[in-house]
Amino acid sequence: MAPIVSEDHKEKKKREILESAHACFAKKGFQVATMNDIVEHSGMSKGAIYNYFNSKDEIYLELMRESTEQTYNSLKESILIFNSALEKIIFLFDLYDKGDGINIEDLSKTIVHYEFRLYSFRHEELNNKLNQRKQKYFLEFIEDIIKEGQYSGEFKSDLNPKLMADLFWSLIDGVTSQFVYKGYPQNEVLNEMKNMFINRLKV
Amino acid sequence: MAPIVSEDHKEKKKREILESAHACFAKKGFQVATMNDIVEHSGMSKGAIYNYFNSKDEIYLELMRESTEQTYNSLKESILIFNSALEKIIFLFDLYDKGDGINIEDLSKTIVHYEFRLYSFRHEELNNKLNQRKQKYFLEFIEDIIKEGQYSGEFKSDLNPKLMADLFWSLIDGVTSQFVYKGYPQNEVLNEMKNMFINRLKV
Amino acid sequence: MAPIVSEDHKEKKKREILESAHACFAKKGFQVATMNDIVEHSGMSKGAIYNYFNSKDEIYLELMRESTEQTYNSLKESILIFNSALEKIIFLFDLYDKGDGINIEDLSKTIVHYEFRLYSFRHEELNNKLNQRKQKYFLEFIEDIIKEGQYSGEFKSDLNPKLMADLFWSLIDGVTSQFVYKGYPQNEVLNEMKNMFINRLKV
Amino acid sequence: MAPIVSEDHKEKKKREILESAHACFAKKGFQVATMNDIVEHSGMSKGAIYNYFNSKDEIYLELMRESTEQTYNSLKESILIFNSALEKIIFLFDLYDKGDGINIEDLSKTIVHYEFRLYSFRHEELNNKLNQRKQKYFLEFIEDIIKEGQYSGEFKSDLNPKLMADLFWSLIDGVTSQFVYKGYPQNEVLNEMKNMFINRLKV
DNA sequence: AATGAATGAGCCTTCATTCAT
DNA sequence: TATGAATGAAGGCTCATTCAT
Repeated sequence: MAPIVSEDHKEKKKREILESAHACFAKKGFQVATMNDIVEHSGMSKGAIYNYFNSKDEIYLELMRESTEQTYNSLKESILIFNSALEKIIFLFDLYDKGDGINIEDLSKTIVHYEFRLYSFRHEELNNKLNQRKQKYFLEFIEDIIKEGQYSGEFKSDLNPKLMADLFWSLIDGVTSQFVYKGYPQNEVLNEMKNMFINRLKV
Repeated sequence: MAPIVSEDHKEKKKREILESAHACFAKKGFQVATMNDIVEHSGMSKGAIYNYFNSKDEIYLELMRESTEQTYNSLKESILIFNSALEKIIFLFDLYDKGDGINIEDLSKTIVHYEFRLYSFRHEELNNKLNQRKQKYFLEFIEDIIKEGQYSGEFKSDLNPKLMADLFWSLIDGVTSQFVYKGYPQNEVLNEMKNMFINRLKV
Repeated sequence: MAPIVSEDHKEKKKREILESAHACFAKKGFQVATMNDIVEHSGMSKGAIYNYFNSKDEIYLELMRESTEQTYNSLKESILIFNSALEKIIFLFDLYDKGDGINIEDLSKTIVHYEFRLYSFRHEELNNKLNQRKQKYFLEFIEDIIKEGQYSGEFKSDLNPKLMADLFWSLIDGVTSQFVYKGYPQNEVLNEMKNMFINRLKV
Repeated sequence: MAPIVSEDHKEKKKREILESAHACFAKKGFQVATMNDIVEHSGMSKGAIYNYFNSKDEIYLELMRESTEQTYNSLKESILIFNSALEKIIFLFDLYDKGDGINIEDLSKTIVHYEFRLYSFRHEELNNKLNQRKQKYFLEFIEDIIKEGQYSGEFKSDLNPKLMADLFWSLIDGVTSQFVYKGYPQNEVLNEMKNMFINRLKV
C-alpha cells in the first residue's frame, strides 16, 4: 500500500517546523526558546515535531545549514549577470543595504544568525564541522572575485586575495553587527565601507 | 546598632561576586553558567550572593554596566597622553591588535561581550537607556577625536564626524566579530582597516 | 464479503509478531524494548501489529502463555520414550544442562522468563489463573512421575510426591537463577542436585 | 557559621529517601516506579531528593549496596556463636525459614532483590562492579565454613568447597525463587534441601 | 549577614496508542 | 487490513530562587 503522505507533504511539514523554530528563536533567542514554544507556535504536537527532528539541536543545525546554503546559492547566482569583478563587489555590498526604516524580520534573522555563531563557539565539534566549511565557501567566493579582478587588470595585482576576502566579510560583519546593536540599518556606514574597499582594490 | 560591615566591605563582596560571575559566564556562557557555578567559583554561599544581588539577571546587568563603564574610562584615560588626533586613532586601533597566537581568555571575554549585546536586544525595556547612553559615550568619544583632528587640520574638514565614529566602531566590531568566528586574531585585517580609515580621514 | 485473509494467515502473522517481540524482549528487556523495536524487527507496520494485539502488555501476556504451554508440551512429549520414572527424572535434569560456554541467547531467554515471573507478581488480577494453572501443570507433571516411580518400586513409597515436585522445581529454579546471576552455566551444581535428588528418591 | 543541619539529620534524610524508594520499588518494581512516586511517597520535594542522590540509578545502587552489606554483616555475626561448621550451616538454612503465613514485606524485599538482579543483567558495568564482589563475599563466606568443617573432620575431605558454596546459594535461591513464584514460604522444601545438603557434607 | 537544604516549575525527550487515509 | 504520522501524558532531571536557622 502506498505511503499515506507524500514526500512533498513531509517536506512541507519540515518547513513549517523550521519556520516556527526560526520565529521562536528570533523572538526569544535560540537557547531560551523551548521546544514547547515551537510546539505552540507551530500548532503541531510535540511528538510530531520529534518525528521530523531528533532534537532541538538538530533543528538548529538544519536551520543553520539551510541559511548558509541559501545565502551562498543566492549570492553565487546573483552575480552571474555581472561581467566585471568590480561590478560584482559593488553589487554584493549593495545587497547589505537595508534601505530605510527598521525591518524587524531582517533584524530577527540577523540576531538568530549571531546567536548561532555564539552557540557554536561553545560547541567545538559543531563549530568545526559547520563553520569552517561555511567560512571556506564564503571566503573563497570573494577570493575568486578578487583574483578575477586582478586577472582582468581591474584590481591591483599585489593584493593578497585571501586577506581581501577576510577584509570584505569583516566589513560586512561590522555593519551587520552595528545593525543589531542599534536596531536600524547603517547604510551610510556601509557606503563608506564600499568606497574604501573599492579604493583599496582598484588599480 | 551600628552596621556590622562597612560599605567598603559590601563593595568588595560585590566585586568578588561579579568577578566570579564574569569568569563563569566567560567559561560557559550566561545561559549555561548556573548560580551554583558562581557559588563554587566565589567560595561564597548561595544565600550570601542573593544578599547582594536579587537575581542572576541582575548580576549580568551589573556586569554589563560595569564593563562598559570601565572600558569607557580606560579608553578615555589612555588617550590622554597623545597630542594629535591621528595618534589617538592609531592607538585605538592598536588596542584591538591581539598579537599572535590564540588567547582563549581574550576570546571568552569577547564572547561574553557579544552575548551581552544579544541579551540586551531581548530586554529592550530594561536596557534601552543603558545601551543608548553607552552607545552615545563611545560614539561621542570618537566623534570628539575626529572633530579635534578637523580642528587641528589633520583630518579632512568635510567629513561627517558622527558618521566616521559609526564607521570606526563598525570596523572594530567587524574585526572582533571575525575573531569570534574564526577563533584567532585578525590582525592583518585590522591593519588594513586602520590604513583605510586613516586614509579616509587624513587631508 | 468473504474474509480477505484466512485464519491461517492471521495465525502466521501473530506468530511473526510474537517471535519478534520475544527477540526484542530478550535483547532489551520487556520494559526497555519498545513497540518501535518490535515494528522494526518484524518488518510490519505499527498499525498492523495493533490489529493483532491490543497492547504491548497483551503481546507479553500471550508470549507468556505460549511459552509455558510450549515448554509443557515439549516436556511432556519428550519423556514419552522413557520407560522408568528414574530415567525420566534424569532426563529432565539433563535438559537444564547448558553444556559448556556462555550462550547469550540462552541466557537472554532465561532472563525473559524471570522477567515474566516478576511481571506476573505485579499483575495478580490478570495472571492469577494463568500462573496457578501453569504451576499446577508443571507440578503435577513431576508429581505423576514420582508416583509412577513409587508404584513401580523404583522410589521410596513414603515420599510426599507433591513435596518432591516442589523440591524438583526449586532445584531447577535455583540453578537457573545462578545462571542468570553469574552469566555462565552451573552444570556441576546441577549435577550435584541431580544426584542428591535421585538419592532422595531411590529406595 | 556552623552548618544548619547536622550530619545526623542528613543521614536521616537519606534513610527516608531510601526507605521510600524501597517501598515504591517493592510496590511497582524498580523500573516502573518513578521519581515522582518516590517524591510523593517521601513527602519531600523533587529537588530535595536530588540533593541527596544524583539519579534514580544511584538510589538503586545505594539500596543494593546497603542490602548486601547488611545481609553479609548479619550473616557473619550471627554464626559467631556456633562452634561447629555443621551448626553454622544448619543455622543458615534456618534463617531462610519464613515461618508460617505470608509475610508481604518479606516477599516485597525478595522481589526487589530479584529485580535488582535482572536490571543489573542489562547493565554490565553495574553487574561487574557490584555482583562479582557481592558474590565473592557470600561464596567465600560459605566456602570458609565448608573448609572449617573439613578441617575439623565434620565434613567429607574430598568435597570441593567452592562447588559446595555454589550449591548452597543455588539451593537458597531456588527456594526463594519459588517463594516469589507462589507467594508463600516453602519451608518444607527448604527442610528437604537442608537435609540433602547436610547429608552431602557429613562424613 | 550567612548558610545551604528545600522548593517546584519547567526542560528536553520518549513512546504506547490512535486514526485518517 | 495496512500504513505511519500524529498525539500528549509522563519520565528523569535541572536550577533560580526562597527561607528557616
